[in-house]
Amino acid sequence: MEMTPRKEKILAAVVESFIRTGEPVGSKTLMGELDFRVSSATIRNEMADLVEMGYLEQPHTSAGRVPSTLGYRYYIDKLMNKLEVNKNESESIEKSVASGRGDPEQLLEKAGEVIARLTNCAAITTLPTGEQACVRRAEFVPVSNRTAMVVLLTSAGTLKSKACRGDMPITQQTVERFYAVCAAHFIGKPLEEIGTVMLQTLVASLGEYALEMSPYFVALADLASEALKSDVLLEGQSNLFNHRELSGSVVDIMELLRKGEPLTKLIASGDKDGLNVKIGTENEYKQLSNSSVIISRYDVNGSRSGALGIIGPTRLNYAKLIPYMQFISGVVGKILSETLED
Amino acid sequence: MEMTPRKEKILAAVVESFIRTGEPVGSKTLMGELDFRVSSATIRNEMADLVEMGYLEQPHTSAGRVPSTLGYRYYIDKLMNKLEVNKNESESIEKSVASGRGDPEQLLEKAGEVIARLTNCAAITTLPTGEQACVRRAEFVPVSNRTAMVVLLTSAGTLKSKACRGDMPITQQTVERFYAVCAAHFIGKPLEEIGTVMLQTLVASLGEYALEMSPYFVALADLASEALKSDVLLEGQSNLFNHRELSGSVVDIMELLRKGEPLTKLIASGDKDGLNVKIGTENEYKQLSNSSVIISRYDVNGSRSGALGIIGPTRLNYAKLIPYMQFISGVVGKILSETLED
DNA sequence: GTTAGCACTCAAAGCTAACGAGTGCTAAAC
DNA sequence: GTTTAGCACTCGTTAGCTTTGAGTGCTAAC
Repeated sequence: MEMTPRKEKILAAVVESFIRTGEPVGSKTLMGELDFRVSSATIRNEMADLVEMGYLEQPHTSAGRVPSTLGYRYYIDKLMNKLEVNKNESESIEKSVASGRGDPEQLLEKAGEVIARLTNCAAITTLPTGEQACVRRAEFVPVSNRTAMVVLLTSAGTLKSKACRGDMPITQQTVERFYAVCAAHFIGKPLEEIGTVMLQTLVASLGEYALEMSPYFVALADLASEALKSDVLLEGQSNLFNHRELSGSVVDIMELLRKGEPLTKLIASGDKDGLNVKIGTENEYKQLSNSSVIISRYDVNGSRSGALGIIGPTRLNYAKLIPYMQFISGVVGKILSETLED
Repeated sequence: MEMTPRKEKILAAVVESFIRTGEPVGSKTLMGELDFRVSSATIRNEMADLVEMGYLEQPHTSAGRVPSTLGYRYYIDKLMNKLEVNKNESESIEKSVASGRGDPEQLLEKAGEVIARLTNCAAITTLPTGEQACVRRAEFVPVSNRTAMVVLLTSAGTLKSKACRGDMPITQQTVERFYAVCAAHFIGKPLEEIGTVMLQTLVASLGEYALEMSPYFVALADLASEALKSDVLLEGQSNLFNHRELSGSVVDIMELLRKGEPLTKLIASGDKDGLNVKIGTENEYKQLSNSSVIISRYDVNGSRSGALGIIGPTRLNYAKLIPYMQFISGVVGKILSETLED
């Protein structure tokens, strides 16, 4: 069976009606929503075909139709008319987001808040990562006799620190040795190259100072690998409770989001033209099989980038939210470009 | 009507049975749980008295009794036998917590995890704060032509940083002026003294460099006030969903916990001997009127301290959990003392 | 190919009856 | 005076039943 223009119109109407109301859509309801006049019986025939083709589903025999994952996919890829963000909204969004200008973390937190409020979904955002960030600076700050803060600053502007307790008292020499080794082995080095292998050769080369110094360099390497991971922020988690269709899975979703790793994976997932929409079972994680994820990348002067995303029910207003997300990621990219480069 | 030993025994039995089962406790059930033999009718009479005295409540006429806030309070203060933490548990707890040794944040995250798992509640923990922390070090790291990372390290070992965009290009002079002003006005100064007043006089004294330099000092002052707030960590929020009696209020509680301020307030609430238990309506926040909060302070060499807490239903196993919390805060205090002082 | 008509399906809502855990009260026993 | 057995009563819970109505698939006529 092949797709016809009329079937497309009916499919689009079902999707849009279901997105609006959340109720399965019946043939009579649909009559009033189509721009051509046919009887409900005709619509029923067409809908039966669409079910057979896999675009619609029936919760039970005597209920209306609901879009399947495939149906949503077809709608988004071929049928949907994107709603442009109107002037008023775009200005107010831009103003809200811009209030976080200055500090990237604050900016993305703000952006997350705006997205969460606007979409009534959970928002995930990543801080910008530089592709080939390297170590810019390392600091060693004793805080007690045996404990020091080790601080790492990358060329991408990421700062990480950690308290670290050594096995021997810290002396002036400890500090000097730290900076000397850093200058030789860490400063200017790409973060990717700082791994266990590099660390082992380094420790070996420390000779008699290995015992004294190695804890700090281990910590430094930890910081480097932390800095490589793009930090992910989460906002508006509790919005998920507002969607009845998620009621069973909210806890599972939250549990999934709590762990950093899946989040990172989610938001990094391959995208074309900076946009990525995953519907229901298209998602890698089964906890999200009733959810949709919209991810939009932002670019900072071409060199660095991150992403903004939302997680919500499959019944998202894609036509409205996709342009929103693209607009907001544009704003974030623009502001970050201003902040970070000159 | 006054309390009698028999009434106390009955009250304790009701509380314990209710904590165990979550079901209202009837007179017949209670017969089997008392260490003396009386008929159910007698127990009914006593329970009626306890209701009148405000220690018990009746969900409805034909249901058993449930402890009131007052009942729990009486039980905890006068009747409860604390269960000591047994050797096996204490060792395994200590081992788990100690795995976060080294970095305070990591330690308290770990402690929070352990608590959450052990108690099936949400765990809140604060990082240790020094009473009179002062500025130990400030750093200025340009990341682009007009943006710099401003970094603040306190004597308590807290490190805060922020990207900050100035109005003029950053030059070598900018950096030198920054460090000069810091040395004169920030280093060694108690965090409390860095407020808007101090900032205004400082900016005024900058003269012709005010425009160029002030953004960075504003950022530095921001960092100082951030460093003053004790950081609060939250673990195991989703455990709250495991308690049926909280079902209605979990979202409200989570919304409350999301904001930092209430958390800080909660965990800072006045305590005697380091322990603080708030039952149901004793809590300041109405979102917690069905919940209990147990807070236990930890001390680090007397000089700094923080707290560990749990939030759960009022039906907590106080006799077990209070000693747990005290034990864990002891462990945390000990480990932190080792890490931070010498 | 389209439509009116009709019998059929099935979840949801409402209704009633039975159940049973638990109570308060009374009067007798201790 | 306290304790207890006995009993009528309360009330939330559960199960089973019917009703309702939105929606369907099929058929036969247009």
